Amino acid sequence: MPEPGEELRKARLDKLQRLRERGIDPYPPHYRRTHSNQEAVALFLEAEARLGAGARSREVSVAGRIAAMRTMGKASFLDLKDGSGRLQLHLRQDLLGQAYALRDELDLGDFLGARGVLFRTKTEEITVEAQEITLLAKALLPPPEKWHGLKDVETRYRQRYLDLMTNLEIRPVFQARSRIIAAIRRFLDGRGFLEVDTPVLVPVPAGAMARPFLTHHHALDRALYLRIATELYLKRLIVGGFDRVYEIGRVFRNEGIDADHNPEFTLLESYEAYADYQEVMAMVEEMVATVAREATGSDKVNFHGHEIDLTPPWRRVSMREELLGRTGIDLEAYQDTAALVAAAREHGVDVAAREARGRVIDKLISALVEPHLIQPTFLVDYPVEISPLAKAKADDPHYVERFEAFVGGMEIANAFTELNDPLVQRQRFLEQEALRKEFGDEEFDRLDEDFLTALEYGMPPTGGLGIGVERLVMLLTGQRTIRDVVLFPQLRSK
RNA sequence: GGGCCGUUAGCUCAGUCCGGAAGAGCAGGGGACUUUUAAUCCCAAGGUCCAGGGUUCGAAUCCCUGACGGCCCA
Repeated sequence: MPEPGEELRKARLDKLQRLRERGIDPYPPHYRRTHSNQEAVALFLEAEARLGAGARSREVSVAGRIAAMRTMGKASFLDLKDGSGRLQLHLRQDLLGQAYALRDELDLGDFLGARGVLFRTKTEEITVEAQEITLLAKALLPPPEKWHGLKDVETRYRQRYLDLMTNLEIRPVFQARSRIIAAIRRFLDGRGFLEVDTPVLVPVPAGAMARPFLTHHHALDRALYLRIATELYLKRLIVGGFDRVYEIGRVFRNEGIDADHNPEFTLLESYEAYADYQEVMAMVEEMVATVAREATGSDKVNFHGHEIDLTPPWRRVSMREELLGRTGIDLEAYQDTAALVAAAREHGVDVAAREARGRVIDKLISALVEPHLIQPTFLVDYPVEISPLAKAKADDPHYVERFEAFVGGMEIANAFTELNDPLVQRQRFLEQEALRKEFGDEEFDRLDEDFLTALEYGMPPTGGLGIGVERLVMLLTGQRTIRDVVLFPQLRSK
């Protein structure tokens, strides 16, 4: 008894065998193609413009995957897809002779090369009249259905190559992702920032509020973590005298998986000596608008029915004021955590009875404010409890010089004037460690002794920034979930 | 974490409400066909109905548990 579906593979294996018996290599090492499908079409249009109706181009060699076959006995039409697009081939027995028999051993999904001249069929389709065809790679498994494509979302993510070969409309999203990252690099490079790489495997997973992944180094016989941020290493470089640095790197956070969260994601962080958060704010709005223009051609984007204008300047409002305006909750009136928890629950925000004040504020913003911030908005000046690495405001030590940027109801940037007082920084870390123990919440930040040592050597006033690259890509490509901007999103293993 | 929905042929989906011989299209196999466009026509084949348990004379269908996925809530 064959496995279900095995007979489909068996039929292709039989063809493979027959090809080999005829002396045909089903996986030749090379094929010299002269034109992509798109280039071939352009070549024909040029010839047609010159010669008029009934024109034929000069000979080309094209190659691609067989996407469709329409056979009528002694002649066949094949659709050949390459990275540039689709092109029709016409195979005729009287032109190909013995070679026409190769068609019987071809399947959808095989790669094929063809040499011939281009013409226009009576149904107006630009087509290669094949003089010679060459099998380039035999496929043993059938591609997804040609008309409906691959719909099953689970298979689309687990076997992204099937999604990409079938659902051509997703390709522009990933191409845009690449352009967006390239545009970020150009923008920062143009401003004198140095791109650097800092460790992924770290002894202390500090620099953000997140639970880390733990691993083990055998030769050293010690625990190492995957980084949750690049922040503390980049600031060491500021200490070292690189005044403008950035990193676009993967960070890892051991949390749930949903439409907005993948356990590994790409984070841009930049640090600029002698800048403060106001200057960083100006850079963020400039950068996002520039990147949008370069990657999509416009600094206006349509995001799920909202026309969003990214042109600077963006609205600036204090976090306290915006929360008050949206909910009537004035943080100043709720110094007592229990009272704030009660107020949050009245607004339908689910918070544990025993929860740190800063976490409650965080949840209030996420639940009640963030979804409404569609047009670009900077929320400015955050409570110190949830900002252990940011410098306090000179006139009010309960708040720090920090902002987050929101667009399309998503947080896309987080930035602050960096705390560079080593003694205060140690105090903040200790508070975080205490909160982690008190609330048993693994997401509080960790004390990094080596980083404190670096600060003691002196760090200049510095403005720092973090941008979630996937969020930005979602915004600029109109995708609803992070899974649609990450090629291989994390899923449970089956 | 909670609620709801889904999982049937390689792919896209019916069938489930109301239990009674597992279906269609595409793909694949055989045949016809030298300008097709989801080509067309004829023939034959293809199933762990997600997994396990239960109810029943009888379960894809009803009940329970679990896996995976999606959406919503938190």
